[in-house]
Amino acid sequence: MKLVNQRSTELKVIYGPALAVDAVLFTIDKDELKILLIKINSGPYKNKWAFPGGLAQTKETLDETAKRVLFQKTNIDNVHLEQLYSFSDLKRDVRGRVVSVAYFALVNNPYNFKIKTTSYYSEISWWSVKNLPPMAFDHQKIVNYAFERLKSKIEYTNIVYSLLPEEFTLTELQNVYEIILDKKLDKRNFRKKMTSLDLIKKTGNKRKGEVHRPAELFCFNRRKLVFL
Amino acid sequence: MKLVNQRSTELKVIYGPALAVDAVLFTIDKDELKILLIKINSGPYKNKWAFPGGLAQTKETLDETAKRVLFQKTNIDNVHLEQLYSFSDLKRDVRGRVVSVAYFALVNNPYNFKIKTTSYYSEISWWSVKNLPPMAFDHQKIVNYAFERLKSKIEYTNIVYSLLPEEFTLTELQNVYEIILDKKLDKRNFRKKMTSLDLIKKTGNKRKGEVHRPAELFCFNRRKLVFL
DNA sequence: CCAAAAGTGTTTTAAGTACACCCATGG
DNA sequence: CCATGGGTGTACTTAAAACACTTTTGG
Repeated sequence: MKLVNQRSTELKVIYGPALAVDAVLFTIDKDELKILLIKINSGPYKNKWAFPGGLAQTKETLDETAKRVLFQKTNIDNVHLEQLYSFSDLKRDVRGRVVSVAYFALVNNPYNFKIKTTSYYSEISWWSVKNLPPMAFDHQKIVNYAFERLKSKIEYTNIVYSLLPEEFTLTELQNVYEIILDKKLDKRNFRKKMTSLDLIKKTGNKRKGEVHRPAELFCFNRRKLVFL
Repeated sequence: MKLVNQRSTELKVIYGPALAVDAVLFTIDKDELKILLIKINSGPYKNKWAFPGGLAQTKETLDETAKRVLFQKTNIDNVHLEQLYSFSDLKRDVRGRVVSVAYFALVNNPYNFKIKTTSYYSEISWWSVKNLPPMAFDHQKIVNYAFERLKSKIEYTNIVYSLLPEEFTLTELQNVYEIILDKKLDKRNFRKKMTSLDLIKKTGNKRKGEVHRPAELFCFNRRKLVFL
């Protein structure tokens, strides 16, 4: 492809990096924060794990690229995807010069995805962020960045809605916060805060059938990103 | 240039967007927050104004690209440059498909830059963010984003150090905050807060020669980014 | 002695933290 | 009736906000 020097009127042929998107997909499963990784089974990154990703195409925005690669590789659709940062270390991909725009997304577990296997990708699985396998490219760096963003973002937005089902108990909500922040929170203070913010409301239903007092069920007022 | 499908071992020739960097440079001048713009004098964006920017080269990181294009276009060097966001609207540059990674930077005014004029760029000047000229590309969108980032970042970091000389009075520091936030701050509360944070210290010198009580001069403990 | 900006403390309000017991259910 | 997690309120601490007068200098 000829890249044109777009910033002048003379068309000079120049060379530039390729542009890719990687999607860091988080979920909570069995009281652990996990990310979705795909195992690479050939080439220089053989037996290393990577995020679902792919090259940006000309006729799509990066948001669309992120959505597309996630869907193509995992069948996952309709999730909140958010741009994180662009990574451009010279050696991040030893096979060639690729700049990657990282995105992150959150899904409610268990998510019914199907891996589309190829000769290049075979295995796909969720990994606890506390116990990650050997990562391809600079993906360890990207996951660290994504994890920090997630931790700070749950403090001033409602994004955890994506990690929860439609209805949930306050204890379940608190668990999500505790798992992400990796620390215990005070039950009374947590409930006071959550009910004072205008993010959730009672559905009137209760979680019954367990060997203790039934819990009130709540839902988010809006299932889209809200800042406090 | 042939772009290779970097995410597989088979080398497929694909086409992707070109990658550029744009730098939003802020300063404070005459009690106004200003940004540096260059006037385009030919092509579809003739008579519109744009940030210093340029295409990313293969053998440099985006941070290096940002530093380079800023230096090449303005001779400005050694400023704090920080990645903002990647902009990828399909129609952001009508001449072709270019994704731009925006950076922002802050300089202490007056900065002694020299524009390097070409047939494409001629005029360069500072514009108040409250009164911007017609902007090229999607640069109006980028400046809005950068401005929001700046406003929030001065609340939890020391970045304003780049907008101030080595030594400054607390009133001068407060002015910087008031101009960026576009609101008056309480003098006593501001000073209490600033002196309680461990960001600045007295130099022992005073600003003399003015028709009022001389002001204590302060400097930042560290002239690099610190989070609170 | 006047004008101009520098400098300085206290009170009030809001938000966050710490902390312990009773409740409703299923088995 | 017992084990289990659900649900609740008050006191303390810390940070932010409101607010007005005295000081030092040059002219």
